[in-house]
Amino acid sequence: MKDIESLGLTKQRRAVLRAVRESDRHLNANEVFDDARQHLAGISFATVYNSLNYLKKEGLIGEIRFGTDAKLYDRKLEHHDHAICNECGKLVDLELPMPEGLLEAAAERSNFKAETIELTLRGLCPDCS
Amino acid sequence: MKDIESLGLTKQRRAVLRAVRESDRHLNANEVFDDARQHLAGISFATVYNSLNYLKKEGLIGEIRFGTDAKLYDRKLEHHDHAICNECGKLVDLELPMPEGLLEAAAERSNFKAETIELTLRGLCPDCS
DNA sequence: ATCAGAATTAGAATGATTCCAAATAAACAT
DNA sequence: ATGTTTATTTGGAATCATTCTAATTCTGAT
Repeated sequence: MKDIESLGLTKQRRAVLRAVRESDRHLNANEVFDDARQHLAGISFATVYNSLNYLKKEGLIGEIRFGTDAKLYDRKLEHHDHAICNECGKLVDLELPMPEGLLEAAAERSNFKAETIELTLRGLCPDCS
Repeated sequence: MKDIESLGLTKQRRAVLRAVRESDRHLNANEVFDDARQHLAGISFATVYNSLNYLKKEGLIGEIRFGTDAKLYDRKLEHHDHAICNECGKLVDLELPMPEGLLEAAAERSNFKAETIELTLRGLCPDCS
């Protein structure tokens, strides 16, 4: 991940980054587009996608993909887990302590070189239960 | 989940179920279609999708969705976890002991009514590392 | 046989995302 | 400053997975 200053972000990319950063929810590409448009009227859909991919590559935003068909973008970069509602599809962030030895156990059984382990709780959100 | 016998599966649905059951990999809808065609020449794409959704609803097959854009279907129904390769996208099943109290901790922090918790290891598969 | 409801079919439609080729803008050397 | 390369943006077309639709076929009960 590079220093944000050194990237010399274009105004389009700044508008996209701002949209993701200023939301406390997870946004999909369409929502990012709508928000970015309010600050930069002419920005195109293709550029929003390009920018999201670019910002993800540079480590400035996070990308999540489950539960729904569309990818969601997240201002949070640190490791965190998620809970998904089986009824309405709502996705919320979750801070969980990583159980001791879990990463190692998973790596060993899969023969994968582990990078991260994610936990996803599936159930019913407060509204749906 | 109903008794499989009592469902009176149509030959199309049996062909789809067979395709999923006889593979030791996770198949996407396209692969299921190809396989089902070999046993039931005229089956249509729409029916494969309908059948996959039906079989999933009845609890005869499992559905997973991450890492790639397409859903994957799985003969395994019992709870299990996954490992995904960050390089090539390969997805493998993983049996992990569920750490004591994790489900409860996650439910408590999210205020969700917990049903299941899934663990996903991300890293490099043996071929890519 | 007849009717109703369920399942299947082919193809059109949708939605998310990527690709493409042309237009702009920025960066860089002369 | 001027021309040249390089990166970025743009709009629209293309793609891919999936769902919808409307017509047809099958099944099973009367």
